Amino acid sequence: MTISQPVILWFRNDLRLTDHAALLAATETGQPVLPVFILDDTSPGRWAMGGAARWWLHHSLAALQAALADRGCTLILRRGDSATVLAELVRSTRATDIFTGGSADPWARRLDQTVAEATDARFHRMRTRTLFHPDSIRTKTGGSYSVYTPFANACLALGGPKPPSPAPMEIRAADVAATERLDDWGLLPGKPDWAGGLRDTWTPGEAGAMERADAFLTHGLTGYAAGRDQPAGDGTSMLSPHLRFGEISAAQLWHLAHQRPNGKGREIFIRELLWREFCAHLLWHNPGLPEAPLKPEFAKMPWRDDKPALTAWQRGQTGVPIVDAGMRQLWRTGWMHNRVRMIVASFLIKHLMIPWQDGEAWFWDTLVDADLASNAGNWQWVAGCGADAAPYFRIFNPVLQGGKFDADGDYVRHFVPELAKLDAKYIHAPWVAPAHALTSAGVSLGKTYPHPIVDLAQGRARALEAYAKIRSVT
DNA sequence: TTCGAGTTGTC
DNA sequence: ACAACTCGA
Repeated sequence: MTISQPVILWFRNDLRLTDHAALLAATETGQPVLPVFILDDTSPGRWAMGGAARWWLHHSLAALQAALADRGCTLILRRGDSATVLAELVRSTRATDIFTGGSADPWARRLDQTVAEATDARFHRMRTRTLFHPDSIRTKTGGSYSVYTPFANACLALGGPKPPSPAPMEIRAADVAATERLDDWGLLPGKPDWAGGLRDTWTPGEAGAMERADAFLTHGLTGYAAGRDQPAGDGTSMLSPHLRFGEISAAQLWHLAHQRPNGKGREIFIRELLWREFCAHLLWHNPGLPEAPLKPEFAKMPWRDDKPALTAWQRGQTGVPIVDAGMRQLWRTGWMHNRVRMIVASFLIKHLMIPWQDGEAWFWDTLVDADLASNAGNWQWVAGCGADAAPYFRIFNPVLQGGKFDADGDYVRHFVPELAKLDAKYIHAPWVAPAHALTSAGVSLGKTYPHPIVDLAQGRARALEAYAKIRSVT
C-alpha cells in the first residue's frame, strides 16, 4: 500500500458532511477519499426507491455534489448493482478500504455482506442513521423491544446519543474516477411534470435541512405539543424527508433540541425521534416487518380485494373529505401531515378492509420521506398487527377526527376545493348537509364530489367483527 | 407471579 | 364508561 491509494466513502442514506461517522473515519486514515454514490435499483428488489423520493434524491445529490466541490472533491456517481460497481471501483482505483453507513433495511444488510465478501478492500460499516445501535437497546432479559414506551424509556435512560461530530476540516481529494452525470439519471419527472408542488414545499440538501431544523426549533418547538396535530397549520417539524436522506442526523436534532429551553414541546419532539428509532429497532430485529404482520393471527384477516376502492383512496376520491384531503396533499406535495396519515391509513385498513400492505406500497411510491422501517412499522401500528398492544377496537372516525383537528375545515378546503364553500358544520360530512347548504356551496354529491364509498358505521362494524373473529380463532 | 401501563379512540 | 391484551419489570 502506498499513501496515495484512496479509501472509498460510500454515501447511502446519509447525504451530509456533518456528524458522519463513516466520512470522518475515512478522512482520518490520512489517505485520499473517493466519495461515491450508487443508484442501485436491483439490490432493493421491490423496495427500490419510489418516484417522489427520486425527485428528492436528485436535488439532495446535487447539493452534496456542490458541498464536496467546495472542498475540492468530486462525488462519483454510478448506476448498477452496488457490489459490482464497488468491486470495479476498488480494482480500478486500488482503494484499500470502503467506509459506509449502516441501515436496518434487510436488503441493505444482505448487500453489506456481499460487498464485504466481493471486494479485496476492508469494509467498515458505521452508524450514521440512528441514535443508537439497534443491538445496544435491550430488555432486562436481553431481548429486543416490541412496545414503544419501554423502548423509549430505555433510550432515555442512556441519556441521549453522543454529541454530533463536526464536518471534517479537510477532505484529501482522490484522483477522480469515471462518473456519470446526475442529469442523465432521469430522477426528475418527465411529462407531465408533477413536481411543482414539491418544488414549492421543500429545499432538499444538508443546508436546507439545517435551515428547516433551525426554523422549527426557533418557532415551532414551544407550540409543538398541540400544533403538530393541526393539519391546516405548520406545527410539525417537516424534517422527515431530511432525516430519510440523512441530510441531518437524529443525533444532531437531539442535541440542537436540547440547546432549547425544556418544555412539553421539546419532550414530545424527542419522543418523535424515538419513534423513528423504534421502527429501525423493530425492522432490525424483525426483517419481515415490511411484508408480514408481526402478530401471526392477522394473516387470517378476511381482507377485501377491492381495486376500485383502492384507486379511489389513492386518488383522494373516497367521498370522505379529510381522507381525500390527505391523499391529495400526498399526491401534490409528496408529504402528508402525520395526524392525517393515521386517519387515511385507518380508513383504508378498517373501513375498507384493504390490506395494509397496499397502503404501505402506495406511501412508498408517493412519499418523499418514505423510509422502509418507519413506513412498515407505522402501517402495522395502525392495522393493530404490529408491535404495539393496540386494541383492535381503536378505529379512527374520520368525521370526528376532522371535527377535532380541523375544526374550521381549512385543511379540507385547501386540498378539496370543490368543498371550499361548505359550512364548517358540514365540511367533514357533506352527506348529512341539508340540500340548501349543499346547493349554496355549489356542491352536488355524486357530481362535483363523490358520495362516501363506504358507510362509516357499517365499515366500522364490519372491521370489528372481522377483528373479533381472527382473535377468537387463536 | 403479579401488576402497572399503554401516542394518537369512540360513543 | 368502554373493552381488553400484551409486554416488561
